[in-house]
Amino acid sequence: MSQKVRTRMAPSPTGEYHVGHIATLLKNYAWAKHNGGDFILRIEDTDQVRKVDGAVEKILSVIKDYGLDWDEGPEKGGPFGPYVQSERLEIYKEAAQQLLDNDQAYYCFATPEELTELRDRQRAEKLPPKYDGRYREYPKEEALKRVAAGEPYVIRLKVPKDVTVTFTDLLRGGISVESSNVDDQVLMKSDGFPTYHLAVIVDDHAMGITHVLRGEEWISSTPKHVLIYKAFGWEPPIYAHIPVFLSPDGKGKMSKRKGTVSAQSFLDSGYLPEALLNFFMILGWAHPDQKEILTLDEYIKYFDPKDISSKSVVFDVQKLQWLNGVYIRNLTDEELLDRLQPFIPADCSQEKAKEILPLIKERMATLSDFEAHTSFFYRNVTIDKEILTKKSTPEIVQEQLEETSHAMSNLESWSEEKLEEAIRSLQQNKDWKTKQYFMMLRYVVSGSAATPPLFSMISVLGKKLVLERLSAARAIL
RNA sequence: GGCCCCAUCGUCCAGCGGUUAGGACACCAGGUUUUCAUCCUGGUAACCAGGGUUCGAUUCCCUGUGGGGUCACCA
Repeated sequence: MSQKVRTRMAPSPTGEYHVGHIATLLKNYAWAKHNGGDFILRIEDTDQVRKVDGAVEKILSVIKDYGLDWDEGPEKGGPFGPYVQSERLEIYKEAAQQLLDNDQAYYCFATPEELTELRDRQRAEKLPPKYDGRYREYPKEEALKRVAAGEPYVIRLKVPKDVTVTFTDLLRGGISVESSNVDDQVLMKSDGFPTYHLAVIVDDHAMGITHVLRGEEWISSTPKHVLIYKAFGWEPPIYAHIPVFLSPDGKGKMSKRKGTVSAQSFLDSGYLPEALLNFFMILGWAHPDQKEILTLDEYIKYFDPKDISSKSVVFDVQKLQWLNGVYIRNLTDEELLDRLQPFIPADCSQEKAKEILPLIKERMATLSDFEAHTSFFYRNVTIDKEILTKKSTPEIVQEQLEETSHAMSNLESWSEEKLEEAIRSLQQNKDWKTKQYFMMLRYVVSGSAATPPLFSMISVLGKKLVLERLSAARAIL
C-alpha cells in the first residue's frame, strides 16, 4: 500500500526568512512533486515572545518571489487546516493531556530562574547542562492541586530510562542515541502554548506528513521527536537532515553575524530567483550527468534526498555569481529589461535603458550591476589629463580630438557602421596607433577604461553628447 | 566539555575494491577582440593521518586528528 508523499516546510515568523530556508523548502517541494505528492506550508508561531508582526506575510511573499508555491497552507487552506499553529492550541492541549493520562508526561513547577541556576551549577562542575528530573516523580495529586491553585507549570516528556533511540536518516543511515542523553523535554509552556517539539509532531502526524526534510541542526533533537511519536503510539515520518550552509569564509554556519543571509536580500541585490534556486539545487547535490544548469522540472525529475551530500557546504558566492550571469545572458532583451526595472536609476530613461541593454548584458553578474556599467550614458563624466595623454602626448591627443570631432560633425548618419567607417579611415589616414587612439576615445566619451565596444557605445551615447565630451576633453589639455 | 554528524582539488560535486582520480566555479596561460566582458583552447590543483581487512584500498572496519551541529518554558 503506497501512501501519497506529503512534505512540509514550517517557517516560524520570528524574523527574516533565511536563504537556507528557501533551499530546504525547495527540496521539500521538489520531493513532493517528484512523487506526485503535496507540499504543505505551515506557520509555527508558538513563540509569543519572539514573534514579529508582519513576518508571516513577508515569508509568504518571498517564497512566491522565488517562484515556489504550496498546495496546502496559509491563503490556500486545505483539508487539514488550520495551518497556523496559534490557531490549533486546543489540539495540542488535548495531545498533552493524553500523554499526561498515559504517564508519558508530567507537570513540572521548576521556575526559569531555578533552572538557570541549575544549569550554571552543572556547567561550573563541568557537567553537561541537563534538567535533573526534579518533578519527574512528584506525586500527581500534589501536582494537580498546585495546578488547580493556579501555579504556573510546564508539561515535560517522561523520557524512558536506559533505552536506545534509533532512527533512520536518508542521508546518513541509522543514528542511535542513548535516552540518558535526552532531556525531559518541555512539551507545553507555562503560557499554554506548545513547544516546537510537541506541536511539530502533533501537526506532522495530523497532516499526514510522510517525509521531513529539515536542517541538520535538528538532528540532535530528532531522538526527542521519535520518543514523542512513540509516546503517542504513532509512526514517525522518514527523516532527511540537510547539511547547513557554511559561511563563505568556511568558518561556522552562515549567520547574520557573517553577512547577508536573508532570502529577500539576495533578490534585492539583483540575483535572479531561478539562478538562486539553481544554485541551491547543485549545492550538495548533483544531476546524474553532472549537469549544472537545471530547470525546476529537471530538478524535480532527478532529485532524491538520499543523494544529497551529508557534508556541510560552503555558500560559494562566486559560483552563484557565475550562475546568475549565465541566467542573465539567457534572458531575451525584453525579459531582461523587465527584470531590471527596480534596478534602473531614476535618471536613466526607459528608452535609454532599452538601447544600452544589449551592450552590457554579457557584462552583468547581478542586476544591480546595471548602474555601475551604464552611468556614463546618462550622467556627467570627469576625465583626467594624465590618463588622457597616456601612451601619447598632449599635442597628438589634441589633434586626434580635433580631427575626430570634425569627422563626426560631418557624419550624416550616426549608425554604428558609419561611425566605425569614419573613425577607422581617419585612424588609417593619420597613421595613429589603433590601441592608443581607440583607448583615448573610449576614455573621453565614457570616463572609463572598461566599456562596451567603442562604436556601438558612441552610437548609443548620441552625437550631441559625444561631441560635447570631445570638446570638454580638448579644453583640459 | 557531553552527545551527534561529517571528511576527494581553494570551493561544490562524480567515483561506489583494480581509474592516467573526472566535471563545474575560482585561479593561471593562450586564442578571438579597440578596452572590459562573453566565447573557445589548454594548465596548476585533491583522496586528513595511522592501523587493520584484502592479491589489491580514495573506496570497507577501527583509532586519532580536523571541521560542523546541538545541549532553552527558541524554532
